[in-house]
Amino acid sequence: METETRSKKTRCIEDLRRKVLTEALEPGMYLDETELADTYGISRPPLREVLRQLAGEGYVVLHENRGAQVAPMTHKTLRNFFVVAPMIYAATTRLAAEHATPDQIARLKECQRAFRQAIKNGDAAERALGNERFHSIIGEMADNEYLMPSLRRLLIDHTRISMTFYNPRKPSFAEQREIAADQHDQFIALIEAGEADAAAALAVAHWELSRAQIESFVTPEGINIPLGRAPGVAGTRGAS
Amino acid sequence: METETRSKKTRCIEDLRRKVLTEALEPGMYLDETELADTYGISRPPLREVLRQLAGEGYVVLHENRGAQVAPMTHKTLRNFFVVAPMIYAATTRLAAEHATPDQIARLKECQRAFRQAIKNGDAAERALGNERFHSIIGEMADNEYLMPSLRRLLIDHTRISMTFYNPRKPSFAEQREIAADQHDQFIALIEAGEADAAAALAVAHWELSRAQIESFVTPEGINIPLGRAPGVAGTRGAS
DNA sequence: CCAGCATTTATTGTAGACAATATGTATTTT
DNA sequence: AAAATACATATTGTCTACAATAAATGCTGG
Repeated sequence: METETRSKKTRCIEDLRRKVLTEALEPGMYLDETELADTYGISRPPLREVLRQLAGEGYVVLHENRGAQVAPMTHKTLRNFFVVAPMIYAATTRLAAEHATPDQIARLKECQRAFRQAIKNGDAAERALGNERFHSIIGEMADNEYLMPSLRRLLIDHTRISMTFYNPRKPSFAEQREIAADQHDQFIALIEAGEADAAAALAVAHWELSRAQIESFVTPEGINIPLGRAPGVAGTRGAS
Repeated sequence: METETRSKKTRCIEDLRRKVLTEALEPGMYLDETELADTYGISRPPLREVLRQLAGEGYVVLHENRGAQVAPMTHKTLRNFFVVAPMIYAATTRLAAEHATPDQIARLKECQRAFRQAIKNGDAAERALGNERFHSIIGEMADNEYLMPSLRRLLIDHTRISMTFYNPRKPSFAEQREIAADQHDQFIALIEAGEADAAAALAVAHWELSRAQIESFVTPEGINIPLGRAPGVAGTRGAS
């Protein structure tokens, strides 16, 4: 009989995190305690502990007497995200370049290998999770308990936004994914070299790439159809 | 019989938060589930939920099969705190000036009244909690779910550090407390006027004041006693 | 007398049953 | 017919009792 190192409860936490990040559990969705407890083979009290913990981490929101909800994405989400992300990412990466240990760098390299593999396989969820893990490790390198909470929160929604706006049919994306993967290699090089300034600048550039990708969905190009009709008629729908 | 609006569990959470912030529960101290459950008149399962939540908020740390520990302060704590605090405080205050609602401003003013009262009363714990609450409200004004987690974490330790290094016998402190209270009034004025740049600058200045106070303990002035004896003799004990 | 191991004790982790609250529906009244 | 209220149902919240794990103590052997 194979001894399972992780407990059922730990597996439950990790699986729920994964499902939220990949939007297998959609933002705003309500969760049924009994159903989840049955799914993971534990009873409701420990499951409720799990939900409280996930609430603390920002994966879910708890409503008194009304259960747990997957953290919703509101109309303010993207705006708030854009305001804070570059600051936190830059600060984290700078500190990572200053404090990273050899062991952490090895783990980052291994993570990058898996990330490139996921890109090659065309697995959107694995790619998103790999990216999340990559930046999580950089967060650990920064080794600052005051920065980590906001970074974690940002990474949750960054991952979910990526999943939401993912579109495999748009060809320019394959190209952008390559750029992103190359930037990850640069992260590793700069962190290993301890070049804090350059690492922070790269973090901003990496962020800008991601932001451009997101914005191309939020404010898409107008449909390029010449106006051939009288005004006041339908068919003039531009970018919203 | 007076109807209590808050549940026992909510009171438990709020009281534990308060005790951690005021160091009535000392950093690193281990907590006994049974004892706490008895104290607050609830059973262990809901208490364990409370501890998980407090762990998510950064008040305590959970160790598997070994219980909950009040979040410890290590040798890295102060350094990490100094690195991140000005950035987060400035960003939060800037956003608060941009987004504060009239209702929030009213609450901030009320909080400031209580804060000044606590100073007048010479109640160190109430003053520290009042200060925490003041900056919490500014955090709410910023209305950014990605910034709040780090702000909360910072405020916990900022409050605890203030309590640790508080010394009522040093007269220059009364003066510094007055300056801090005056700065709070300026926060209110600038936020109400929507002056984001000035508010952010004030946040940095407010932080510098606090930092100077903390540093005067960490690296105290040497005791100014002329050397009048031969070396190697007792009586040369410096500041510890 | 010290070291290692077994046993005991205290504390954490979990389960199942019960209580309380909220929602949805049906009925009744205006 | 519409609205409000009362009831039924489903879901959350809690408690007591039990199981499992880790620390502490005492015992035995070297």
